[in-house]
Amino acid sequence: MQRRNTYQRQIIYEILKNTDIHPTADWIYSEVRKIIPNISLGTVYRNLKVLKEEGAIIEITDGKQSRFDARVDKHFHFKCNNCGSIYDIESSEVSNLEMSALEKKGFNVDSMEITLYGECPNCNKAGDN
Amino acid sequence: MQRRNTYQRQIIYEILKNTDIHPTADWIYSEVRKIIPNISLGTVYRNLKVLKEEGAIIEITDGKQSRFDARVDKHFHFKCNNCGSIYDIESSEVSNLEMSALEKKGFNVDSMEITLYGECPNCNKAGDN
DNA sequence: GTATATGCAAACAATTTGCACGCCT
DNA sequence: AGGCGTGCAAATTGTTTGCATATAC
Repeated sequence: MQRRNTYQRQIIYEILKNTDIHPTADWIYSEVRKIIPNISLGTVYRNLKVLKEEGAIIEITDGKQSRFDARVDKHFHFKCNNCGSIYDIESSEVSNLEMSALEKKGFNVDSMEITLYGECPNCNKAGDN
Repeated sequence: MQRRNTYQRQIIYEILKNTDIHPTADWIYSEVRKIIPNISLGTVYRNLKVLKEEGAIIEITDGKQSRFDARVDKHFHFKCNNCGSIYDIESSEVSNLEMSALEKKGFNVDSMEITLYGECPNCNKAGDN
């Protein structure tokens, strides 16, 4: 399939590149509409899928919603159980997983998703619940 | 809220205890109907939520579907990109994450979800795609 | 007896898709 | 010109919920 470089896709990618909040499709939709008022939500979803297939973005699943991230290098996520924010966690902050045992058993690990749940520094400050 | 020990909940829990396929709510529903033919899907969902709140089961999110697991001890999951199967990975097979750096930064880790993606031993055997 | 749980069906929320038209290449 | 991409709206999928009745305690 020959792929075209459409304005819609460019803008969607730009928006995703310029945020670190790991937005939902809906958030992206409302941002894009500030630039392309008549874009449709279906187009947003279709382009997110294309960008993901191209490896330009990753999809992270948050409950029954998807979130998207233009950071595609290896890193982890931390989700605050309290406010729902998703933080990037540097790879170096978490020691590497030892995969050799798995590989010996025939599991071929292409990628992994690691999500930590808890309270983030901001919510910790409040100090209750 | 005072909780009752209903037959429906018992059966749902039994079924989940006796499988390791990490089933969806729908699969559980069809299994329970073999025993309680007129149970409703809503009841299955409601009881899965209750069991989760009690800590008797865990919920693992697989794309936009939830899967459930009566194994609540610390372990990881491996999902095969090819067949979609979810395998239990023993904690000992993966070296522990180093959390102290995160804790120092104020992140309070309650729990984490780790999902590895790739090809499972069965699908590896086929050797293509 | 009384409040929680159930069955049913309708409501919801997130995402996908069919179709006719539009616009990149 | 031709086909991929779009906008729109309807359809799908997974899950939740309102309500009247049933049941555990």
